[in-house]
Amino acid sequence: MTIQEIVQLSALEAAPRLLGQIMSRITPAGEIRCRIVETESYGGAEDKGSHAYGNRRTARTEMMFRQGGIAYVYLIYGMYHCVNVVTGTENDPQAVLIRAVEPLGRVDEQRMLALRHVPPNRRRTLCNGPGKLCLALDIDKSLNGVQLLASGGTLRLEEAKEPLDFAIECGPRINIDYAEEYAAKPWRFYIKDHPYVSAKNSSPLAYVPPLDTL
DNA sequence: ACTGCGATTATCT
DNA sequence: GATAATCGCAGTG
Repeated sequence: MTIQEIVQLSALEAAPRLLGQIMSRITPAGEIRCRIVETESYGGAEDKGSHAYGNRRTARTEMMFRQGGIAYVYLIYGMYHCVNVVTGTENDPQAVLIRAVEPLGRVDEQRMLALRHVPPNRRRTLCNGPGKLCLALDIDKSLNGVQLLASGGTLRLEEAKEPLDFAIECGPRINIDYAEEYAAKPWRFYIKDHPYVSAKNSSPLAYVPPLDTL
């Protein structure tokens, strides 16, 4: 399945399929490429965990209602940014939060360490969380709404070249206790045993892909 | 205009 | 496990 096809899916279908795909960010220091290793789905007007719950369409949530393929970037706790991949069709709020990435190579990692002012001996904390990866990739609200699939952009999604060979686990999303019955939905996806995943799961479920994707 | 709080993180005990 | 940092957003009036 191509990236172009993935971003037209619902957030719940797209979230596991974005694992292993590549984010590219052009900075003044050069290009940084990394692999997506953890995601969360925030999809539809019914999801009480979503900013767009009840079709709440405001200046902040506007990007979630657009057609898939753009970024939704917001400020959280007054000091960190989070980046989402908007998916699905226009007027249906669907977004996949990128919760953790892994630098693809040495140079990528060096540039990320510099942006986040993290010494190499703490590299495991470089980008294992949604706020941390935005710092490491210099992502802020100036990138809200940018096209992720267009050539020439400074923030892009690229299809993984190598085959995706890993197991996927899922579990409840992080820090959405306010979401009532939606807080327990297993809509967080991550590469099993990956060192850059942001949090352990007490009782992870194996993610079984739908038959029509096999 | 005013208020409460968050899709987080680092640092402390 | 607990807490501070820090501010835009969404709801209320």
